[in-house]
Amino acid sequence: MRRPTMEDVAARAGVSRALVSLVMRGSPRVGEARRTAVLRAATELGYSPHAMARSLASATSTVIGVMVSDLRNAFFAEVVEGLDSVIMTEGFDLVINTGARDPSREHRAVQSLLSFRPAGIALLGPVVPSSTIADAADKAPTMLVAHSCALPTVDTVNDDGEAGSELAVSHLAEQGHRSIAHLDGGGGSQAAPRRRGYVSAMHRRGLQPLVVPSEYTDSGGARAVRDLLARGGTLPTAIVAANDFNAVGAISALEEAGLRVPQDVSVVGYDNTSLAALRHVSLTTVDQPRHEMGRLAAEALLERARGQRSEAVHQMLHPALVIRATTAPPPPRG
Amino acid sequence: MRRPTMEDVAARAGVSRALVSLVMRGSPRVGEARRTAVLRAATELGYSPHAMARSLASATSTVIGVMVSDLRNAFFAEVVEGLDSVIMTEGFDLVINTGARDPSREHRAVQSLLSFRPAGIALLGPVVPSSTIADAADKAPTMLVAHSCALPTVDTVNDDGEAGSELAVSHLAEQGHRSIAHLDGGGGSQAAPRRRGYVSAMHRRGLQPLVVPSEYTDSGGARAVRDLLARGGTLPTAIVAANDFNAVGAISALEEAGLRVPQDVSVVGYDNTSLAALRHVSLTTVDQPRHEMGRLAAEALLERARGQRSEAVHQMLHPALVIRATTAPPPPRG
DNA sequence: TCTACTCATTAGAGCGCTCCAACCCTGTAA
DNA sequence: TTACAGGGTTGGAGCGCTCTAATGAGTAGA
Repeated sequence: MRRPTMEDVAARAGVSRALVSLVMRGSPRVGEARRTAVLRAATELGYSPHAMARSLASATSTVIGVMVSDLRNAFFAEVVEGLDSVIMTEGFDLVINTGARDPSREHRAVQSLLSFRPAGIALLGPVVPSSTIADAADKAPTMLVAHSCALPTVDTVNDDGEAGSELAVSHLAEQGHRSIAHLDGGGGSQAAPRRRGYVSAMHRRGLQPLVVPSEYTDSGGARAVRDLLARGGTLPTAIVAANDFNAVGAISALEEAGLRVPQDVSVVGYDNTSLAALRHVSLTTVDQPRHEMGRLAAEALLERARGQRSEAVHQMLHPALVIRATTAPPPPRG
Repeated sequence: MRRPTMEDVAARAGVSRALVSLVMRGSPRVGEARRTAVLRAATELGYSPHAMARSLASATSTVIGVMVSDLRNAFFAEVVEGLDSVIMTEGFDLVINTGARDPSREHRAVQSLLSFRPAGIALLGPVVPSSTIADAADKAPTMLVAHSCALPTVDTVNDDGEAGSELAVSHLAEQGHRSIAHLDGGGGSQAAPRRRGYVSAMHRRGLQPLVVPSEYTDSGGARAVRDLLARGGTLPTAIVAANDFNAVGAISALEEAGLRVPQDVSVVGYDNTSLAALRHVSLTTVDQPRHEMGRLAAEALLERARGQRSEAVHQMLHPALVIRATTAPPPPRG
């Protein structure tokens, strides 16, 4: 399984190693005859350049390292696709890693990425301490996605969670809802801005905010609704859930309690996961431009890697509301 | 941003480069005094070994390349987690790549992985032509997950799709169902064995199989059920869907037609995705040991990489049925 | 005291590639 | 004819590391 080297190709084509190098890199100043001879020799031998040797010799890297905190989360998967689309066309290679939402494993994952001396790294929703981020940032251009950070050297790309909540509340208010509750995402990433956005959107309309502690899960959403029902009093006519999973859990708890969605209670999710699009669910939700986030992150990273920019840039993307079947005007007062 | 090299550490610690190398690799035959001196110098300089230079010099690689055909698919994400758990503890590095289910992009992705001269590569649900696989296999130990292949040099790990269908049919038959339809996954990966398993399970029980063309999507499942309804005649009392998405689509179409699940029709999914576990869905489904598949794939790959085995090994894992709320005995004949 | 042997340490070659400076052409101008 | 371009081509150094063989310092045995 010993693979051929440039030397082998050079020998077979009857040229020097340096010429093979030029051909492999597509240099324009190589005669046509030699070029084809080299190319033929290369395919005959099944040769392809050794990425590591190349990177070592040129002291440049085509590797962009990506640490994904949670691979199972479709949100990150789509951000990665966005990254990938840019990275690939620019001739870089993605090296993805995961830390499974565990700080020490994430730390190791980041170290492992850095050991490749990458052109840059992107951390998607990291849960590592900021010291790890700071450390990474002075070893390679560093980009944070779905995680804000005030370090002067790291770039960030985030969804504007406050604006997303504003969209949800605005939609519900237009439908005539005045009693709108928010199921809070707790310590989850982006939960804080979503909550802030909800509260200020309510205040702006002179409405009374109601934040119910919950979490980013199906069962968390169900539990929050049961808590709400147990309180007695009049139930809100609409709910702005922490995310889609949370919304789906809330819906099942509402239905179990004999309430219909959206006739009795409207529900808005957040994230527009594929779950929300299922006809069985058909959830009105806030869509984050995930692919776009990936693209922007990749572009910012490449700018840095090419030394075209040195100050940090913080991008905030605007979410959009996707209206489906879980929102409607509130029931007539009875 | 120039990072320190072994030379720098050696100079600072007052020893030779070779000694630093030994320390970094944890060699036992280094005196205690020098070892600590080297380690201190390394941390002071923020040194960490250059993975590529190391790999080049040692002609060995710690990279295990993984090409994931579809990152958004939670199935693969969990297989990757299984791989990762083994790979990491064995001191290897995962390099993940994606081809977005596009043959030519997957081909490029595989080439890119090979350019790192990895210790081995794993292709998860690849859609590349088998020539690409054959080519990869003679450049690095190659493992196929969720894709079978008769090449004498490649290992495979698969879920036993036939056994999964058998489990589903068996469960339904025990409940008393005799008219059980299968929504077929079409050209999707693993659709063929699932269909075969269904057909033979039906025959084994003297039941008449009914295969309805469909696909691995929500809308495909809904369409197949509408086709079924449009045929007239008696509807099957149970459905073995192609996968979970397909099952959920089927359920919504059934409900739209005024049929209740499971009172009128039982539905079994396949994959046990997180979707199936949602209380709102609560789908009876076939669970594949995804994490286990990843673990086994990693172990087999490392065996090969270490030269402990040279013949191909094909592993077939047994699925399990997860019974939830979408299956029940058929309605009494009326 | 000298040889034998062990063990920590080191110099130097080399992994596969890129880069630079030098080189060799052939063609054109003087 | 000689000089001079200027593009195609090449040897050699070097990227950061590992590995082998050799070095030197002890330590024990004769």
